[in-house]
Amino acid sequence: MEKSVQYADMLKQKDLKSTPQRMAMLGIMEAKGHADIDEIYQEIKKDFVSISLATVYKNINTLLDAGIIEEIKVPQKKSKFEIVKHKHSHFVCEKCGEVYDVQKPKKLDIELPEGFEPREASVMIVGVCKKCR
Amino acid sequence: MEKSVQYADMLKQKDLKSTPQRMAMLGIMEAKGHADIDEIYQEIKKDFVSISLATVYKNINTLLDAGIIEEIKVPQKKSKFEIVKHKHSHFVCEKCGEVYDVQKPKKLDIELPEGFEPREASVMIVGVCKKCR
DNA sequence: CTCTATGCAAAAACTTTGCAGGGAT
DNA sequence: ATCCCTGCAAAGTTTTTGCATAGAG
Repeated sequence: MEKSVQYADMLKQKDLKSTPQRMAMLGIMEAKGHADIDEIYQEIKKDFVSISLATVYKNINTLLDAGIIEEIKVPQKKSKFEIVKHKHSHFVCEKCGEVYDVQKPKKLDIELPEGFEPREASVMIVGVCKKCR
Repeated sequence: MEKSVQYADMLKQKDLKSTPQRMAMLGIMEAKGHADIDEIYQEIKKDFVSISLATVYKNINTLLDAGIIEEIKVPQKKSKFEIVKHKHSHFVCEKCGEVYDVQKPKKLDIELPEGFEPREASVMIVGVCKKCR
């Protein structure tokens, strides 16, 4: 199935309209893997010259609420957004700030005090990426 | 050794002055474990009525640069700051936003593509804390 | 005494909101 | 045709900066 059809379906499931701007934003996140607000805005302006930054913000929030994308908060850096996919971990390059997907650990052995209910865990590895070495 | 002496030493090592405001900020982070900017500001105002929010920001950045404190970016919530201590993981309550320290995993088996140099890993567990159940 | 840190005010950066018109279903 | 979405402008929020003075070493 084509990506654009998938996106349209995901949006429809949440009663959201498949506007060209939304499709473009999803396409950019798909292509880049991880993008911050400004990257999305700069990129989408190439096709939608008069798009408003406010629209980008509104759609990011709408897509977050719908669970179609998620925010990755990176220490000392701007947040990146990505399309929700099967669970994985993130590698953040401390030099260039790029985020990479890496496999998630098979098993996490952390003992929690009683009374604490884990729902999910995320692992972030900080280091230097191949390009920056 | 007393905490305040420890703080003074850490500051001196980085050629930073031990001002009452800095000592108070470190004391607040020590006491709370994890505090966000506003919590620190509200708390410190009790003792330093005329302290400026700008001073809090400046000191947070100074302490971050010195490696004395670190920032914990929490999904959907404001960043929290804590005094750097031995490595551990974080549990974030998705209801109240509170951050708790938990033991870190003994071993993290993630295979990175070659060329990627990990420096450190952080684990964040999201769930519901004891109080909020 | 020297030079950094503070407090204040202003500016910059970032994000949200209200509203009128346009476009997707 | 309806109602959501967009673009614009303005407002709100958060963070940084410049400068004069205070105060730590």
